[in-house]
Amino acid sequence: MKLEAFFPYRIAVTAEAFSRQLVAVYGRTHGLTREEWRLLFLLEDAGKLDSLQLAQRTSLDKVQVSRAATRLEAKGLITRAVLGSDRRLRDYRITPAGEALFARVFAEVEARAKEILDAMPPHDREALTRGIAALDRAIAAVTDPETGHGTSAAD
Amino acid sequence: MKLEAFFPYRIAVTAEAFSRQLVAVYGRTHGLTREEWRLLFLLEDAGKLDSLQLAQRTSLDKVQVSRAATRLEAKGLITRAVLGSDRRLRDYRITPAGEALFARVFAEVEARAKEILDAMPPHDREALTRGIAALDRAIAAVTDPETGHGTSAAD
DNA sequence: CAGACATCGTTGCGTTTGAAATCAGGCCGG
DNA sequence: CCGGCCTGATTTCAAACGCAACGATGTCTG
Repeated sequence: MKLEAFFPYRIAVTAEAFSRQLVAVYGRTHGLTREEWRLLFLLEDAGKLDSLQLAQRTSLDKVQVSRAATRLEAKGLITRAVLGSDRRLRDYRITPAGEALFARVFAEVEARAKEILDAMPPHDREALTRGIAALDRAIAAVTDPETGHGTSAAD
Repeated sequence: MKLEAFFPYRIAVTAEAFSRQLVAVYGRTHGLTREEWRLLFLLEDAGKLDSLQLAQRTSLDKVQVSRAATRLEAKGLITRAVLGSDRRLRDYRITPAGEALFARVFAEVEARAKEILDAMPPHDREALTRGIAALDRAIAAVTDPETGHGTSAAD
């Protein structure tokens, strides 16, 4: 069998290539790692989050969150404080500087993504959306016949 | 914007989850890294390859190939020799042991992939195949309006 | 109320990774 | 044939990671 024809290979390679295009924007150009980018993204949307909410909404594990948060805090993009109600948890907030950076980077990332997706025939684009959603469901169904959560984390 | 709704995030997460299912087979169960798996895959198909051919057929960079090959050689799964005609290049060959291992692992990986893909409605599966192919073309078109190669590397 | 047990976040440590430097071989103009 | 210059493979170095251990906190049960 040819490697190039093996479907799992194809999807992995293509997804990686797509991801790389966006990493080039937020990473190379703005110095954010993928985890930092995702964390900022979540916080921009929510304003503030405690670690439980955060864990539910990312596929990042505790160590990744901890380290990414340390770096973001050092850069002044987020704030981290112990949560009063349960001192094991943390209360994450995005700072104005973080919001400003995110706004800029997001615009660029979205533009890049749109540029690529717009190069696809509309029908194919719909097919991709549909196919990805179905694959996500299939993985969830096969790995865990009840919980229903797909694994999760991305760009 | 919600991170979970951002399409680039969705595709990256889903592709990663799918890949993880297969890595669990060849990696956790058989001790191969992704690069080693891909190299073996290529060599199983081709029997032998020199580094130029290999470079054309993978998205692995030189460093990854070099390291994966070192490990595979140490395990006795492939052979590596300087190529007589151009001593900068290497001549990679799969050993009988490598073929035997690959045959076993491939069967398992394929079965796992099939299990997941079979959990998708046929129409969605076609949509996914079509969408991925189109995305690959779009990336190639946008990043490099002529060469035509998508970036590449996968499971 | 005390101790066992569970949950989080962080830290240490060995490994992996990626980018740049280095090494080795080949090519070409003089 | 000799020196630059190119290409390919490997090594090096620092950053990032994964996993297991740890410390701190909460909870539950007797």
